[in-house]
Amino acid sequence: MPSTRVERHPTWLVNRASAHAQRLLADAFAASGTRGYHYRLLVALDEHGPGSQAQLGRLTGIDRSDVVAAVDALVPEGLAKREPDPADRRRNIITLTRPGAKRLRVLDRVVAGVQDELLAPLSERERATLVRLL
Amino acid sequence: MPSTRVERHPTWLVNRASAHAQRLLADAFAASGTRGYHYRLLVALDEHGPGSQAQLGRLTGIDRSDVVAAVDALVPEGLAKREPDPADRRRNIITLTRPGAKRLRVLDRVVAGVQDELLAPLSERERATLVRLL
DNA sequence: CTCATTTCAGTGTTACTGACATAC
DNA sequence: CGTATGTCAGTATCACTGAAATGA
Repeated sequence: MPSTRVERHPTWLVNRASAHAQRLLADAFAASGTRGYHYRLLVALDEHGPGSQAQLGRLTGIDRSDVVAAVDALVPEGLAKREPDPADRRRNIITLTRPGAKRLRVLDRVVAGVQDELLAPLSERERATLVRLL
Repeated sequence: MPSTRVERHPTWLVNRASAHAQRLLADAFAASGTRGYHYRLLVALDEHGPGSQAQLGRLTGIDRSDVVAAVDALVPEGLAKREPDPADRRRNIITLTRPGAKRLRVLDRVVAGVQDELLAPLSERERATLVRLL
């Protein structure tokens, strides 16, 4: 039974849980120099296929201007390709490369590990309930 | 039923919920120029009484260096007092003022409003379950 | 002309790090 | 001496804003 005002607020609890998760993830990603934006973009590319930067932004909820910087980081690493769209010369088509897909699989395992660590105190049923409520 | 990999992750869901809550709170606080750190410090002062900045930092989870800046903001507004501790000249004793307590009550109502807005889709029982799981 | 896209530059909050001087 | 405190300066991520240039 949390006694203080703050500790009773779901908002507070959600924030602390999120901060905890963020910290675990950031630490896990730090080893490979990956940031959250990179992972989210790789996932979007893997699941929705190549697309323009604006499309990626809409899919991931990342602002267009931040997509630019994230793609700027992924391309030199060879994890994604940036090519002009011949059909619409405003657009760049971003494509997941083979090394990018490979890196994504590694990161997926990292995320799964953090997931398990985070949810360790919860049973299967409780996890399902949590997901449903959120 | 979320179909994509990311949307199934509790970590992701918690983050989105947290971001949503943060945004609502920041917007609600913005009108009075309050930030999250300010609210947390006021709550700590109200519930634990006066204390040194280092103690406040430990109570709230805010870094010492960030406590400095937050107190720097609260004092000129008259919401808190900063006085040297005669018993330990390294320390400043931070005290909640009457206007500070009053402001805190206003902010509490703001937080409660955000709380309700955030949890509107959940029943009483579901809210309790969520709090318990977190 | 209007709208979409990419890009750059900048802001703000939260969180953390390192260093320093002071005092216990 | 080591440790605690307050302070300052700086970094990082995520998120957002505004503006400019280009092209549909």
